[in-house]
Amino acid sequence: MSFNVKHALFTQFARIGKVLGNAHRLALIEYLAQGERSVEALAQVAGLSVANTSQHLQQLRQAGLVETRREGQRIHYRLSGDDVVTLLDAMRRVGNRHLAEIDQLIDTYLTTKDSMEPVAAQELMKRLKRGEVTVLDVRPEEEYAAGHLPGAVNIPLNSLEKQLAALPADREVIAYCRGPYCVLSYDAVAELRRRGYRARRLEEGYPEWRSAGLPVEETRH
Amino acid sequence: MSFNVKHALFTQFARIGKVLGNAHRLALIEYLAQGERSVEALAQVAGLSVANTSQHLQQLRQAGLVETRREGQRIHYRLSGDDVVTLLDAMRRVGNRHLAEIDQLIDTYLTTKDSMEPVAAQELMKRLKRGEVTVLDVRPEEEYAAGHLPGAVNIPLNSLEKQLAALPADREVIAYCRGPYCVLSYDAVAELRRRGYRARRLEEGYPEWRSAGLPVEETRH
DNA sequence: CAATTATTCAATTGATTTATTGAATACAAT
DNA sequence: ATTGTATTCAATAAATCAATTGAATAATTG
Repeated sequence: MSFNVKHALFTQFARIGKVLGNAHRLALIEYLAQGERSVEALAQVAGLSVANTSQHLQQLRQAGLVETRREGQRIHYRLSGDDVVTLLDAMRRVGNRHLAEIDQLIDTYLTTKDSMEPVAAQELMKRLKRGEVTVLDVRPEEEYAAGHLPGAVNIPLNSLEKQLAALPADREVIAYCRGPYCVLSYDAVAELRRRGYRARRLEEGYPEWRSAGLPVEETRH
Repeated sequence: MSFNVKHALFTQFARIGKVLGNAHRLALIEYLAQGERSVEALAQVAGLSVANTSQHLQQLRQAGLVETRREGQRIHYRLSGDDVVTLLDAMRRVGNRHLAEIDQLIDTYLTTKDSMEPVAAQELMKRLKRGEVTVLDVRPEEEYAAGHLPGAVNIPLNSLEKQLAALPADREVIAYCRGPYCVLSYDAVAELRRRGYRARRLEEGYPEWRSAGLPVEETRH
């Protein structure tokens, strides 16, 4: 008996693994980590057909990773809890540490690791308290509104050039976006440095910050 | 470009998910979390053919979750780091919280949750310091020797009946084994209670304790 | 060097997964 | 009621995965 129960349990856990075993679904989870999204919105941002996206989302739902809410004719998907972000983060850590391919991709394409020296969450928290830095959220407005780091200024990447005035030139800027592999913050830092700012990235993104239990702010409309 | 890099990264991470998407491989990881094992030993305990086991292990290796070491004609596999245990733990948490099927399996087969009231690692640590409890490791001798909780007494489950004398009858016994779903400790607690002991399970097993950074002891031969 | 043991490799078969397509729901607006 | 929109369902073809089998390596022993 005990063997079969154990196998049955592992089979259930394997459902979660299986569902994490597809790049598109991981991308969908990353978008959902920013907040609720409709199927169409997810399809667009993930570059998939709506039907295909719907099917991936249903698999995520059956594995207990996402939940749904109907609003009129739209169905909004959301992560079923912060523990899902934690799970993805654990996967990311293992990948970073043990898969050479990942190291190489980051090294080659996301500008060089060293020159960017990302700031760790704990460190940023300290410096925030001392008021030493300007925190810059380069995600789209809606995502910022749904939740952001305390005191963060929101300038979406594509309007960064126009709104540079909003950033004090004498303090270091720490930029963040959707997650550790979101390119928005990489681009923002590159742009800011070209303009003469001292700028660095936050090592992770908003979802990781939040799921680590660090303080966040929401913009009530 | 940024889309492709992102997709390439997610494809790499998906390799990890994919490899976690099979019950047999999860079982192999659980055994490996106890320590190094040869292919044959793993095959036997997992109930798989050697060739099949070898193939699963190679998939785990390609995904960076395990490493190998040759010793004579044997090849020993081991987890590539404690972060792998952490990853599995994150998966377990999500499954417990969001998959009704898992709840049901545990409820139905692993005796009732409530009457067993497992002890959390943090709580045990406190009570250990005060010397209030006897910690009982019911895993096989070799696994105990490779590492165990501080001050734990080792009585493998099948000799528990004979060696009951080694346990003080007036203190609560906290039993643990390989992991949260390992049945050894469930059986041990049931047996001890039949004998009139106050006994409970540790919520998780040795690997989780260790990867949480709590103190461990090794038996040098 | 021949025989033995532990592991891996290669080929095969059946099962599962992915993306596509077009049809089916389910709600909303006219 | 009719039309339109968002999502899901069902059927399919191509790709991938799992387990089995028997042969191939690689180290060990006599």
